[in-house]
Amino acid sequence: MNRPEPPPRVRFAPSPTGSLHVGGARTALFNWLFARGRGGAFILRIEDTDRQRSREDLSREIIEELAWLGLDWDEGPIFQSRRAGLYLPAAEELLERGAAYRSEPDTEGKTAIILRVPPAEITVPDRVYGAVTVSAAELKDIVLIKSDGSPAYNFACVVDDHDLGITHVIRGDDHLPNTPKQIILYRALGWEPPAFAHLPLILGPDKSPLSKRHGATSLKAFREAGILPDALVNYLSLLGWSPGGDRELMNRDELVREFSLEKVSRKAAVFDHQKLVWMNGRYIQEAAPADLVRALRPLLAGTGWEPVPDGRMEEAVILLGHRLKTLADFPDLAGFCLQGEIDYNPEAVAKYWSGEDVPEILAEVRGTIAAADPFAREELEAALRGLAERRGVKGGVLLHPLRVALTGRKDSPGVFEILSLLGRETSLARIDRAAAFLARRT
RNA sequence: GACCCCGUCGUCCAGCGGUUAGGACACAGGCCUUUCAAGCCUGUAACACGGGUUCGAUCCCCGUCGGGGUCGCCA
Repeated sequence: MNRPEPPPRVRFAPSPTGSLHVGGARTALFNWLFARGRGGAFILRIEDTDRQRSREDLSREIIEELAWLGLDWDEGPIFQSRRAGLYLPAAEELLERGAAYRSEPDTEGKTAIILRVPPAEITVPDRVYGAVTVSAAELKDIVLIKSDGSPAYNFACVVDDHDLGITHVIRGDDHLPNTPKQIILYRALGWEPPAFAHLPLILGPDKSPLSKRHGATSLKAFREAGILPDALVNYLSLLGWSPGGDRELMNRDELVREFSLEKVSRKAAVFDHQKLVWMNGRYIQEAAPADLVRALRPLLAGTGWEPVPDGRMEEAVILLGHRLKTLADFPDLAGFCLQGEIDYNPEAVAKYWSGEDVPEILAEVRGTIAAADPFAREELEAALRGLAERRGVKGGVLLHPLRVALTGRKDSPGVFEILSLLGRETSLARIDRAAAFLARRT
């Protein structure tokens, strides 16, 4: 006999005084998952009542990064600064009723409106922490309207949440001590408080709260480092939550289906960048090459590369896809097959080009490659292995020097794949260049 | 300091009175192999401590210790 709950209405309410960081993103994500899993509404509200510290460019950035993460909202963005008319009447009503009073005028003669808080004991029913009781002897009177006329945080928050019909307030742990005050506010106003759920904090490796000194923690930084939004969503979902059991790799649909507040942890979690990067690699492996090419484009802007057509990029992505942990690895790994000039890595030269017979080997390899017909992976492998056999050596003796000639590096995908990607002309040109390099050396 | 929260491998999670305490990242070794990755296999590694309750505690209760949060006319 479970009566259907009305669809929930939740909100994410960042203040534009800093970039959106992983902690905020995780809060947004949990709200989003909760709403999407229950046919509810996810509302974006920008808390910009602090006129000094709020910045419009940061509002824009937060909105953009949320969109990048794929957390779409149903209402908003709603800016608190544009709904000033809402707060004052509510405060004045409390004033008239004698529940609130005006502060002593400051030096400029302005006054604040403050709620009188009688000593009481407040119990916060929390969906994550259970019942948290605060002996409210220490609760002080609560500022409603600051003397500059703008609403104070707790008041604005309550008025807005009520006005928007918010049913579940899901937010960071650091707000837990605020909650008794907000419940007092709801009661004073004669409103029914929403359900509350507080999320544990995200810490840095030294167990202190995650901050700038732990490196890049803004979403913008993750995007620029080549982290895929799907990977970040999956990783973040597992910080302070799990579906139970051993499942880790889950797409959005699965997360939406599985998420519940009951399984949210009460323990702060350390952000593990390495695991994020690992997970990102898994998502890159499974991504469609065309999608990766699209995601790669903005990252190539800063490399000074010659333009590369999509088709060519896609071939490179297919060749290298399994080796990428982040998109940012791509320029270094793919340069040899997408750009004209290659540099010879000194270690590669020392390791694979030091032998006396390398020029001769390359010459023979060149001949074999020149004669390959058709110029395709299978035929090239057969021909080069045949050459090794005739010379009585293992394949590597030929392949290593050739790899350096083709890529300039000591590590790369398979040589035969590279040959067929580069084509006969480029392959031969690179071998010739290597021969010239070696001739000059002696 | 006061109030509140938390405490399982280095890290993220599983466990919800009886388990050889499980998975993942990282780390180590192996397989594969033309290199490096990837992939596959194996291994190292944890219930903070002390009291209870119980036939039996990682799990329930109390304390200690440790970590964190909040104490603004910031949000």
